[in-house]
Amino acid sequence: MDDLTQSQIADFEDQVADFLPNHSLDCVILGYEHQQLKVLLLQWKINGAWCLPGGFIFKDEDLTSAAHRVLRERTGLRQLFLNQFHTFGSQKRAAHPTEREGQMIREHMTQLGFRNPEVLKWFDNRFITTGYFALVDISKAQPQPDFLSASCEWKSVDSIPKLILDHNEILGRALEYLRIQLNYLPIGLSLLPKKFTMQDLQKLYESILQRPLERSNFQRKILKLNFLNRHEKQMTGAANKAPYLYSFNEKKYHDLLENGIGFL
Amino acid sequence: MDDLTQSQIADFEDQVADFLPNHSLDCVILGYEHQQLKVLLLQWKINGAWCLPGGFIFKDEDLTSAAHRVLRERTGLRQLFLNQFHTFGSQKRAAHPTEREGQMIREHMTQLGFRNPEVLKWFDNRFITTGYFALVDISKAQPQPDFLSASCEWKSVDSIPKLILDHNEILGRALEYLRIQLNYLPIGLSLLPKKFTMQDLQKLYESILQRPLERSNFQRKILKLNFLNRHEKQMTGAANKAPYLYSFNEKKYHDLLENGIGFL
DNA sequence: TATTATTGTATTTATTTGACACAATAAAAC
DNA sequence: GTTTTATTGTGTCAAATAAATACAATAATA
Repeated sequence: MDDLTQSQIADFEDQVADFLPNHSLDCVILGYEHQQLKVLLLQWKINGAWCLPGGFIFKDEDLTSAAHRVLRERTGLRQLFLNQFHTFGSQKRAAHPTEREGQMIREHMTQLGFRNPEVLKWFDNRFITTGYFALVDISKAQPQPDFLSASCEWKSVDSIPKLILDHNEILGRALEYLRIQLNYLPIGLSLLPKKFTMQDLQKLYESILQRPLERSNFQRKILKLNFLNRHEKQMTGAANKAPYLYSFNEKKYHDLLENGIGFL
Repeated sequence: MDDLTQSQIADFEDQVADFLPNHSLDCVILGYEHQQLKVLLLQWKINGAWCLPGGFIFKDEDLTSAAHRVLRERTGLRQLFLNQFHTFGSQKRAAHPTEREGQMIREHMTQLGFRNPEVLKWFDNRFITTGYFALVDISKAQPQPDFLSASCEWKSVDSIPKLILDHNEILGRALEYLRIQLNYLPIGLSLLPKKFTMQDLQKLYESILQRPLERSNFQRKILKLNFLNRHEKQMTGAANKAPYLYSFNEKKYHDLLENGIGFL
């Protein structure tokens, strides 16, 4: 296991005193690749447990800024689409001290080199956590694990492992929110590369809605909304007609989203 | 000004030690009366300032339970429709100590009989607050002011006074959420009395959507959804045809809401 | 008994949707 | 070079939905 440097330890020990003691945030960072919706997960060094990327809020920091900071630390990305979706306040979220997960975190931190008892107790606090979700261009993100984690990876939402605490519930809520808010969120613009085919866009909608859409009707509806620019054809190398590439007319797209784009 | 009893003071002073120190909640409690959407507001004893009913969360209490407790304390109502809509985490929410509102609260509490300096400092804390909204049958609610307030009143959402802190923003967000979630919320069942006319239902929708709906088309659409029971006519005493009274078939209504009732 | 305002329902027209047809086409197979 | 293949862009057509309007029914009044 990688030990942390003394300065990493000192940094976190300093920060703990400046964090709000009972509030955290967790980010459901979604991307889209190989026609799959993916979420960024962390895997702990000590026992391989999976969790959502999260963090704490400095006493003099806006909750929103803290969410942007966590997103930046995990992906290197700034100024992205980031939306709060729910705050989880079950008193059972404080179950750490008496249960395996709490003991395990303290062992983990001890092994990493933490010695300050105040800091070792930190994760025993009850945290009310606010869930944020971000939609990012997966090709531009550079996943970075945090100090508790060995890795930071994109996982398909169709095959999510058991996550710590209530993180599976948090992720589930984020996906539900995404579906309900679908018509008001810049899904395509956030998740697809600059240029994409109509099939890319359709598969994205299908993976969010979890149901197939009829190809030619999808194309007709989308084109009628008139927020796409058509570009050159994409020669795919396959033995069939080549599709056009499209990009978003961002102004028209955002104007339409204000009142919701009707799909469902 | 009414002084509080010694036991009321002792109660709150005891409770403060058991509250989470940086989290609060505020309730946007909505009712419907005289064809107007109304919200329950409190008016402080000391200076007549208006605010949303709110409260704090006990260290061993679920956030949701705390919201139900506040709702019950202000309206006497239990087990109602209550939904979280947003958490407000601006660091400026902690501006109390240096600004007029903070000084004013301490003066207020001193005049009410509070002496414990820990308690007088309580409102200087930075609170991240979670907004809940409730939809209630206004005729069944019994508004009760809290210990800081002289009155607890229903105000039309069309004429909201200046509220303390960011409470106008919180209320605005709740109404926006209500509009966007309209098709998924039991608006009619929660806000109307057991029996109502089609006009009552239409006016309710119009006051939420803020736009007129065509009468006969509204009636046709609603009846086609088949979740209303028709009862006897209501003789209004006016020189025209008497409307039928309707009530909800609650099972069918809730089944439809799961997938959203299309209106907008 | 005629008048009035509102209600319940029907009609008419335009628009949207879902299902499917089909020619166009880029590359591979022959 | 011709045929085959899979996919794309567009068209069609019937069914469903929506918006605007018409109109008879009716409870109370004049």
